[in-house]
Amino acid sequence: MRKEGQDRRVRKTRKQLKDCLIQLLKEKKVQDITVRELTEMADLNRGTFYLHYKDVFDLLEKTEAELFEEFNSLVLSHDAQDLKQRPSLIFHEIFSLVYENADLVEILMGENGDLNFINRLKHLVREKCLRDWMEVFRSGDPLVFEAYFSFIVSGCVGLVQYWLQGGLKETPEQMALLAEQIILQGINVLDREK
Amino acid sequence: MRKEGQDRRVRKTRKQLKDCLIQLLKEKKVQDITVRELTEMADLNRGTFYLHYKDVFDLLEKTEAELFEEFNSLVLSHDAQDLKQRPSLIFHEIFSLVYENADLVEILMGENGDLNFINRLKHLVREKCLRDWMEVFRSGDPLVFEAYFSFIVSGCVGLVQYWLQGGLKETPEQMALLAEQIILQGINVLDREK
DNA sequence: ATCTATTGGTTTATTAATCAACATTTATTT
DNA sequence: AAATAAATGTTGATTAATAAACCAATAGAT
Repeated sequence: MRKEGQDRRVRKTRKQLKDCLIQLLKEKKVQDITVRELTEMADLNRGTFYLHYKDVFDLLEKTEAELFEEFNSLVLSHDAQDLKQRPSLIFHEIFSLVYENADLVEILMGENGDLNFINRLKHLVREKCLRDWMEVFRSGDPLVFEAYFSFIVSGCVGLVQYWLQGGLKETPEQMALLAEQIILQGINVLDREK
Repeated sequence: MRKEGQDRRVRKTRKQLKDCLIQLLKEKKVQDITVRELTEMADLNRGTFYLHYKDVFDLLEKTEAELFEEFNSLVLSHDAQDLKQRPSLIFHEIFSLVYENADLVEILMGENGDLNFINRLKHLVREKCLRDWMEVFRSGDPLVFEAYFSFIVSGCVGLVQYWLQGGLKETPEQMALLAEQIILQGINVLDREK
């Protein structure tokens, strides 16, 4: 019987199309990308594209979904206990995932990025990654806490954008430490004010 | 009817195998490379290899032949007239070709390189590239001239080896100028001594 | 010396990708 | 407005690459 995974050819074709889409998205908007130029760049027959995707939007959608799923399964691979005890670990992993997919993340979080993607990612990080850990520090007005919480999450996105714009000079580890530091310092400020 | 050129799949498969062979040759000798590791690295089914090549040696042989053919057709694209009038041009093109195939050239001219390849290349450069140009400067004892000629050709190979070992710091253009300079200075020395 | 694992070749049915046609639709130019 | 060009989907026949078997020949380890 066949292996459960995809056929090599399918895997390669899709990766090729995905990579070239990202390349093209650096230069122009999705709506300006033709299937022809995409397949020419990918060195694939144009017909092959339609064996996998409806159109360029469909390809982008699936590319995003794939990346999101990576973030999702990464976060879900740690339980609440894990998060509370070793917050730096998951931070490191998340920044590493950003680093590995810098091209795509830069597009999705850049100028003409996809706010929907950013929001989904923020929600994921907020609920499945930060919340359990932050509960440890919860104190004072719950509403203030939630607001600060929102601040933190968006702040992390901003941090990633800064990182990408700066050309990824820092390592994922450095970024993880930086994020943690900023968050914890913020909590200290909150604590002092209460 | 089909296009005259190769099928895309064929082209890609062969390129993939060729590229991976070069990668592996950086680490180990040909005889230590298995078809299995090659195809695993190339992400191709092992059986696919045998659709194109007899064994790893065969692949290397054809890879060399392909590169040599590139040098050959490059040199042959210029006629004697051309060479005499614009020697710097062909030099530039040759060094550019080395630059583009630095990985492979480094293997063929490196530690456990292929002397046969080097000799064929030397013969090509000597007869089809340098001779016509050098005839302009011919003078004195013909035997001395031929000896110096041999010296020049080997010197060029040495120059390429130096370039590769140094990590290709110089541009092909700089190398072309350098080679030309060395050769012409050498001729001046020869002239002075006659 | 025997067992175990690795590599080498080869084979078969299966299928993904290819090419080159289509007919349409959508832009762009005249 | 008409003509020209470019991009879109779709189709069908062809074939290269695939997976997963083989079995033989060699190592390497026990």
